[in-house]
Amino acid sequence: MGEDRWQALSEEVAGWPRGQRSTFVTNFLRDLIVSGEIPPGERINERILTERLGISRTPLREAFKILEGEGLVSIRPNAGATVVKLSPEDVEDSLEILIGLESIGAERAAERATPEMIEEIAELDARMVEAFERRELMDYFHINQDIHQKIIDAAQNEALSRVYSSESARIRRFRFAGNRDHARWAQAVAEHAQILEALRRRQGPLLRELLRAHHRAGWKIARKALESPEPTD
Amino acid sequence: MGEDRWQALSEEVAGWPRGQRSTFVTNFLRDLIVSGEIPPGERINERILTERLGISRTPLREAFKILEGEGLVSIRPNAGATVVKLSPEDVEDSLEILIGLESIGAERAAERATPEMIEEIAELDARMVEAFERRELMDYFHINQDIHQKIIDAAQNEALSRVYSSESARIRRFRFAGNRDHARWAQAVAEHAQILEALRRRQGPLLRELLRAHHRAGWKIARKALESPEPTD
DNA sequence: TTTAGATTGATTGCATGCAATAAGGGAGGG
DNA sequence: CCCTCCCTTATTGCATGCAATCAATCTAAA
Repeated sequence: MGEDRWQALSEEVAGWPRGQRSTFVTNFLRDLIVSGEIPPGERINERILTERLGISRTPLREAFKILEGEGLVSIRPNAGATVVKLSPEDVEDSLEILIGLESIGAERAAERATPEMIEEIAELDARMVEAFERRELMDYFHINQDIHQKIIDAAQNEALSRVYSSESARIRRFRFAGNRDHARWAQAVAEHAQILEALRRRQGPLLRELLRAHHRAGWKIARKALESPEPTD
Repeated sequence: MGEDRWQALSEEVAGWPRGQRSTFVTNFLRDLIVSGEIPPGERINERILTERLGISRTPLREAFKILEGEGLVSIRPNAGATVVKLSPEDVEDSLEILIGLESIGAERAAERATPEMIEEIAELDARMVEAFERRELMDYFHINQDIHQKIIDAAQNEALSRVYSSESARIRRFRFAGNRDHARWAQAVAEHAQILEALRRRQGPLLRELLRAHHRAGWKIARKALESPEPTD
């Protein structure tokens, strides 16, 4: 279960500054969960993790509470923290929320985005196209996430950014499957070009609809991929 | 700062079962914050609270982390937890999200709500009308919150219920001001009758628009009330 | 053989102690 | 008189210890 990765980071964590240990552990654990390295349903043992990370149980338990709030783990009294299992229906539920949030964000972003913000997104888009051409799926995926978050951020609604980021992380790993299909991947890149164009022209309603269609199409493929047996990580 | 209330609850908390202390403290603190009993910007002293509540600092600090995730407090390293200050713009931002979430919820609720759920909401509505006729603003307000949450719950989207509940709590106390205006209060009751009717007839789009208008009108009054000096609590 | 009960080991929940840090106040210099 | 620096004290961040609880294994009886 990726114990190597835990080991690799122990010294780094040990030197982490006072006052941010729980924050760091939270980010670290979130990565392990959303990447699937700790599989859904698995119980997270406090002692093992604290030994691996070289910290005490206190900040780790604080991290559990934060992740519980994000819907990533579930804590049962006296039975510890387990990684939440999400069914395709759960993912679809979250996706429905994400689409709704992006609809709000799209219209506001079209109104409020500064030229600098749009330029930043354009640069990300260019880098994403490069990643696509090099067939670097992982790079592509991360830049893609970044673009969507940046569009939301451009709406300049702090609460929206916070909620979107949290819900997005929750189902991140499930949406990854959406790009395994090469035809869909190419299509997604093309859609992103349209999305950028709509943002540049500040066409809010168009942007909203493009994003909505983009997500629905991606999920349609991802869902199919998830329902057929998954290749092991 | 409502220290009486803290004192009043200390024995209750002390007897709280193992495994739920941090949960209870979280709910307790959230109430104090959303009700405004701990004013925005105020630093929350760990020692004082633990003494009042008869618990140790560990579960209290876990509660801080949870509330930070909900956007209710802000934790700065070595400087403790302070209640987040929200400007009218912040509230409006959150309200925009809430309206978006309710729009999603409304359409789904119209499709998926069971007759029992609708009946439950109808009963709440009846109780709310009673509270209105008795001019019991606090009762009214709580039942009102309950109705909106139950409509969301009727959409049977767990993630939606979670996010909505959290965002709703964040700005609860600001929306309270919306009902100080008596004409608006009466209007709100009438709107709720329409909302219930639309749900009963499962008219999703209508329900969505009614809710949207309902919130916007309420906020318009609340905002005006908040911008004029507030009577002290 | 199966199952109920007891017992032991592991694990969690919480309280507490210690070190690090920040806030506040006083002394000294400008 | 004000500003700056240092020192004291309060407070936080984290590690650790203890008690409660759970889980797994073993025993014994049906």
